[in-house]
Amino acid sequence: MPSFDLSKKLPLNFYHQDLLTAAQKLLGKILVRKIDNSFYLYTKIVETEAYSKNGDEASHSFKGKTKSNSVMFEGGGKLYVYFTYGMYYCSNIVIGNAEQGEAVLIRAAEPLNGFDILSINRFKKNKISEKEKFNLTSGPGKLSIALNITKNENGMDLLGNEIFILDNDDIPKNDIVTSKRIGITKSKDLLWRFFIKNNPYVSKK
DNA sequence: ATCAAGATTACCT
DNA sequence: GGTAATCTTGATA
Repeated sequence: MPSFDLSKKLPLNFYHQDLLTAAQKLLGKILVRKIDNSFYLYTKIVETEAYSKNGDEASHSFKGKTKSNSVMFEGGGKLYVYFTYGMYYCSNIVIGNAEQGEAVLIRAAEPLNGFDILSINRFKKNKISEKEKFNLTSGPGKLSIALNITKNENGMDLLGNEIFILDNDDIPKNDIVTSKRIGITKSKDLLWRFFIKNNPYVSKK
């Protein structure tokens, strides 16, 4: 596993750039989750989707601020976690100014260490098959289970020390695939999904 | 008070 | 390909 420099944490201004630019620049960045007050889980973001209050009916923020989506209106640099389908949590990075109601859903990431921990969180066992390995974090609900992100983490400051993102080289444009977003019924033709070409941890082919 | 929808996943044929 | 599981929330009455 490569070594990581915790001082390369993305600064606040990263979270205050254009939404679709941020969704693409988040690809390849290192999502870090601190567990047991000491161990750092590292995953590389490989798939994202953008959501906005502006012109995007699929976004939780489209109809304005409510109790459940309020973190989307707290401004860039926060973690927005929502509960869906009665079973799953999904993790988002809030982008832009508070009134913009914008966020990037982290749909999938590539595990870089701590496979035993991820495996126990996901499958309740630490010995997993090759197939299960690629099923650890290859979807927004799965990723949140593996990283133990729940409603308790909603609203967390990404400039803090529990959950944060480290800078890493941008993915070359030719290696970023753009597509329609998954699992929505409104504004479904927007090409606001981005993923790293040929990465085996992307949620769908 | 009631109800349908939902930024998903696992399992089935 | 299809669908059940599972429950919170916002909308409507």
